[in-house]
Amino acid sequence: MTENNFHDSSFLSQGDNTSQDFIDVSSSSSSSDDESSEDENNQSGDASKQLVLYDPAANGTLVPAPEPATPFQQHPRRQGFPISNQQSPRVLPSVGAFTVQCANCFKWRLIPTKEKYEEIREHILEQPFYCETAREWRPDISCDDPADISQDGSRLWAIDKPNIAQPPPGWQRLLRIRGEGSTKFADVYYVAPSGKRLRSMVEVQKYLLEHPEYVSNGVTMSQFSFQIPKPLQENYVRKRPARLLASCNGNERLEPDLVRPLAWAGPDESPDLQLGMPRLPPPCVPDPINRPAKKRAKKSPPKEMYSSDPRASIDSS
DNA sequence: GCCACCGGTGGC
DNA sequence: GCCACCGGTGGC
Repeated sequence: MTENNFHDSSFLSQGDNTSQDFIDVSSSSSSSDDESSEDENNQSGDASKQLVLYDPAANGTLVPAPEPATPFQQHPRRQGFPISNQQSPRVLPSVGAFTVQCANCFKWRLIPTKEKYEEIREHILEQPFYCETAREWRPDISCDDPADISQDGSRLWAIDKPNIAQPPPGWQRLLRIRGEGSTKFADVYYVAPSGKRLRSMVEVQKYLLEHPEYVSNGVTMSQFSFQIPKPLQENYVRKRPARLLASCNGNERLEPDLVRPLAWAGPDESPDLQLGMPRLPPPCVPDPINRPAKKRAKKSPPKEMYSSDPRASIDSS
């Protein structure tokens, strides 16, 4: 029931680095490597290499990797997920493949490069993707051919947001998938031609103000979007414990049964609960003492500095 | 010292 | 619940 039947694009990632060759992200460990996977795109135009699908045979641990989101319409049957969680603690998944669903037959088609994928995604709503579209790189493909990939439990799928503008020429949009159990599924970063990494619209705007040359060359805020895909696997992302409520209802016991194991899988200690209260339920006042004082100074002012709606940032102007 | 990654909050 | 933002910091 979710938003599935609408074709858009998605990617999948997978944590198993054993995968292949080309992406080899880090094969060993360093999480930083995954970066390399994205690098490939970096190589400007080399369209020849691509596709990083993972090799199921190589598994050892099946850590699903997030892949580009696609529109999947088939109902989410993720029961098949072998739980990737517990084991391999920190293998960061990386995007393993980009796939887009045909608006006609609903089969998933792998997209050869990230750039091509971004190009398709940019106008997916106005220009739906069809198997025939893939003829650009697969001359004879049609809806009669079997799907390139399907949602089995071997990968982590995530649905991407449609119509995200392609990054400006020379810039790169990086999607970093976070580990399971994190508070967010992923982060988007833009890397300027200078190598500067920008992680929010605020930072982009500031950067452009400091480097007017980009603006003069046509770079605009509408070319940026920090929207992240949504994982199909429920509980991949840790849910936030009901805001303040928790402290207010300190006495409202948290029965273990009520708590989703997964959610608490993390080794994190949750000090609040313990510190918070011996036995008497304090009033609903956030105790400054126990609190790490993490308040963020709210300095950010007006939000309308840039006017661009990420969702519909297609300014075809 | 840097920075990629994670945590977590404010605001809707 | 989701999204945007950004502080903190472990690991290099």
